[in-house]
Amino acid sequence: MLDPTDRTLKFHDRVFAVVRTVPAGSVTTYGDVGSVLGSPRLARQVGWALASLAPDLGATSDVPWHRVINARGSISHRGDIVRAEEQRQRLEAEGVLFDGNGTCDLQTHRWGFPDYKSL
DNA sequence: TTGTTGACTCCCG
DNA sequence: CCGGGAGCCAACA
Repeated sequence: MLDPTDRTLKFHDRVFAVVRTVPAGSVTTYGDVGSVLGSPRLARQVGWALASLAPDLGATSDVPWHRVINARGSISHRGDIVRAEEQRQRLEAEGVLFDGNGTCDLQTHRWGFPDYKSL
């Protein structure tokens, strides 16, 4: 598997490597992924990396892009409501519950990246 | 090299 | 809770 600390890799490859470690039933935030990669300020770049994956919708990769949500516990859809619906559907199928406002309980489902806690 | 962009986040009303 | 503004930084034209 890819090493997210390998700076020779393209940024989005490192993002994917980290996201792949999130198990079903758990979620993570853009800021958390950025933190693992070096800085919580990389949140926007994490979003950019996932946007480049969107056209495939995971068809050609095993990246669980739907498990990445924003720091408020809600889904970012960049104007594409259809994709947001699919994301929520996938998460609920894995056991991640959303309230009526479209937000999930980060306290319960947020992934702590135990594999990279030393970073 | 410079300027723009944006699946973000934090802070203030 | 909702909206606006500032800061952030890799990719791209």
